[in-house]
Order: sequence, then structure tokens, then C-alpha cells
Amino acid sequence: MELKLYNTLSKTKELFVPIDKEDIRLYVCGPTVYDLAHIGNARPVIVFDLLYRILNNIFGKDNVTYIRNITDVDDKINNRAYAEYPNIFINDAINKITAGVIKSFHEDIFSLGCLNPDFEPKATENISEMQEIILALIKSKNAYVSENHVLFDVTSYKNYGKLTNRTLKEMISGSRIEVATYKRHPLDFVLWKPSSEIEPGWMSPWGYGRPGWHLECSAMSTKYFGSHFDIHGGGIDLIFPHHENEISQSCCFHKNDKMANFFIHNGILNIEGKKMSKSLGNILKIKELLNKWPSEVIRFNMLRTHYRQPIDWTETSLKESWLILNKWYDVTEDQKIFDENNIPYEFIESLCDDLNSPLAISKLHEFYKEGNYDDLRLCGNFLGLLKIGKKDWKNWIPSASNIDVNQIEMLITEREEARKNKDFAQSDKIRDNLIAKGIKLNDNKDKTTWEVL
RNA sequence: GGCCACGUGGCGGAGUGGUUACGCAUGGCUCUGCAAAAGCCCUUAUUCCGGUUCGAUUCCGGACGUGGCCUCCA
Repeated sequence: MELKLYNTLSKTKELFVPIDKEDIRLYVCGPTVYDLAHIGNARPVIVFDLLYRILNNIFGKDNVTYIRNITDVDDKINNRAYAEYPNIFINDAINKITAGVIKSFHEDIFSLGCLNPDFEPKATENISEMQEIILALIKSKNAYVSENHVLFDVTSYKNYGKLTNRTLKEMISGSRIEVATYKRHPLDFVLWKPSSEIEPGWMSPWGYGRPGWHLECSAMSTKYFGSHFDIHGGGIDLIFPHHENEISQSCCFHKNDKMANFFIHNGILNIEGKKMSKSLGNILKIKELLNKWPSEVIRFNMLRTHYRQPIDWTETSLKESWLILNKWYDVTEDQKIFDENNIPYEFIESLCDDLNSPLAISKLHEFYKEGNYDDLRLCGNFLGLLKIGKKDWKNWIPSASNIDVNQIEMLITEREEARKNKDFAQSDKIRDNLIAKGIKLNDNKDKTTWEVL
């Protein structure tokens, strides 16, 4: 099976050819762990989980290595640490913050059905690796020391701006930031910066300080993957400066012309047509969504839009996602076990065309229509859907609700009696009372089921 | 200002140089104590203006519109 992927480097869809088909290397930029993950954070996690599943399917799980790092050096983390633990050493305060956020992040994405990466390195655990790169870059004159900072000299790398598709001149013309005095060129970026006594830091040849953001991915990808790997992924907003700067550092350090063969970026996510932002107060946490919807609704809703398109995250589309899954769950048979290697060609083929999940999902609709429920379930499972079992799906209730399942069952039985006795006034009264509580009854041929509105 | 992406029916959302997937909603029918659910069936679309072509929604150019990046936001 041929896999085609859109490569930001070339701005075209390219055939994916692994560097070594027995050692395929996928590196994805993970979260900065300053606060509970929001639904925008979930997008790359779900998208690259899908890519990981496809790579596993084509090349074999043992031949694919997936790394998703954790950024735990960041001023937003520092600010929380000062505020919440003012009386303890800053590095310890930070650990308390990040440990909690990481735990929560793991819970969230486990709920969303994402496979674990093989490695999940943290910036704080790779400080010496980053320092090694800095030393080498200073030696090779790609970096310089200035006012206790170490900066990367963007003019020293001829391909700077290639990923972003902009020249240095074009970037400066659009620049709105004030240029720090210690920079030779306005776009030079920090590899190491000094920390005050109250800021987190590590000892280094350039004094007590901390690394710049971009450096961690160069250090961690080098550590696990060496100088050159297959795919580097992340959100589209990471193209500049993050990935551009990573490429500069890594290529100068390794004396390479490529860091990764493919750069893949997912589109942004809006909430009800608006960008998520603190000022609008519309930052939607994954946990909030998990309280309101079965987790597969969230995952399915994400996959219904192609990963490179912007996605508008709305209540309406969540409802529609729920409706479709509910329809599919009606025909699943939990006991059946499938051969995972027997996935229909047309389904995988859709996914192999640059992860065209909407087209792949249309195949599921066709399977449903044809009554081919085995392939529906098999392909659904591949996408991480239709996995929880019919009973769990049907009995799922929002965690915030005060719905009493036993009471509902009792009322249903009571209503059945009334209906048998043709006491429709009574039976309708029971149904209306439940509707008022947000529970809808459906009288199927054999029995009555209920669902939460 | 620079760079980039996008513009498809009531809504969501794919593909394609020649009958415009798929879903949701709407409408009709079947079933049903009623309602719902379920099943069946049907209708509606490629922003505009040029060009290339026998033929363009698809390729090229332009206009208009929307959005992203140029700030350590995924």
C-alpha cells in the first residue's frame, strides 16, 4: 500500500518512502504543560495517532517508533509556580505543577483512545543534551554568546526560512517585535538565556540559566532518532518559528541538509467559529467535553474533518457525531472478534491518501448501508471507534448529571405495565416526566430503550 | 505591508478535465396506541470574471470574500 502525505517542505503531496523500512521514525511536538489540555491540544494528538496507526498497519508496529515530547520549561509554567507555591524552590514548584498537568494530559488522551508513544521525553530531562548542541553550534560559528545569552545566528544558515517559505528580508519587514540589544540580527533566536535567582535554571558554561524553547526538539530527536528521521509533526502554528528554528539548529549541528524528510502540520481549531482565546473565555478543556459526551464522540468529531482543514468545533457537529455513532452502535455485536489484518482495502486506501479520514468515514456509512456490519466495526476500530461495547455506549450518562439508571429502568417497567393495560394516559405521563428530566424513550419492537438528550 | 491556505447544496464535509461522495436536516412512505426510533425513497451546490480546452467545479490568471502565520498559541 502506498502512503501519500502532504509535506510542508515541498507544499505538495508526496509518496512516503521510509529512510529505513524497518526503523520508521515519527516525532511529534507535544504539549507545553502549563494548564489542563484543551480541545485544540487534542487535535495533533488525535491526528498523529491516526498516522501512527497507519504506519503500524503498513510497516508493522515493531518497525515504527513514535515520540511525542513534553515541554516543561516555559514562562507560563513559571508564572503558575510563583503564584501557587511561593515559598518553595522554583524547580520543585515547577515539578509540582507539571506533574499534575502531565497526569491529567495522559488521562485525557487515553480517554480519547490514543495509543501511547514509544517515548515521551521531557525538556527538563535533556538539559545536558541541549548544552552539547549549544557548545557545538558556538564552535561552528552558528551561535554566539552575548550578554549572558547564547543566540543562534540566522545569517549563518543559508536555508533559514525555507520551511516557512520566506526570506530573512521578508520576515523582518513584517516583524512587529522590538529587537533585543543582545541580538546581532533581529531574527536570531535564543538557545540559552540567563535565569534570575527566582527563575528555574541549570548551571552551564554561560552561567545559571535555561534553554530556549526550540532547542529541546533538536536535542530529543537527535537522542532517539539520530541526525535524520522520517516525519516531524505538529500544529500548523509551529511552522514558524518553532520548526524553522529546529531545522536550523539540527542541520547546523549535524552538518546535514535535512532534519526530517516530511514535515506534517494539522490545521487550527475554532470554537463556534471563533478562535479559542483567554479574552473570549472560550477555551474548551478536554475534561469539560468528556463530562458532556462519550469520548468517542469527541474523537469521531475530530476525524470528520480532514486534518489540514481548519475545523470549527461546534455543539451542532458534536450532536451529529453522536447521532451517527449511536446509529452504528445499534448494529454492533460485542462478542465478535475480528482479524485486524483483514481491513478492507478501499478503507485503508482512503486513509493512505494524506489521511483522508472524511473519505474513510464515508466508507463506514457505505458498510452500514450494505449491512456489512463486520467491516463497519473493523474499520471503526481502526479509527479508534466502536470500541466500548454497545451496553456501555447505550448506558453512558454525562458525569455531571444526576440521572439514576435504576430509577429509569423501574419507570420503563412501570410504563410497560400501563401500556399492556391500555392505560395510555399513565404511560404517556411517565414518558413526559422523563423527557422533562432529559431522558428520551424509544419503543423498539422488542423493548424500550432510553437515551440522554 | 509580506507569506500562505481556503471559498462546494439549509448545515457539515470529500473527490474529480466529461453521470457532482458521504452524513445531518427537510419532504414523502412503511411500521406504530400516540410520539420517537428504525427502514425505504426523493429534491437542492461547486463566490465572481477572464483564459486554456471539444468540454472546467477541477488547470492558469485576475477580482472579491474568509481565515492563518509574521508574538515561546496545538
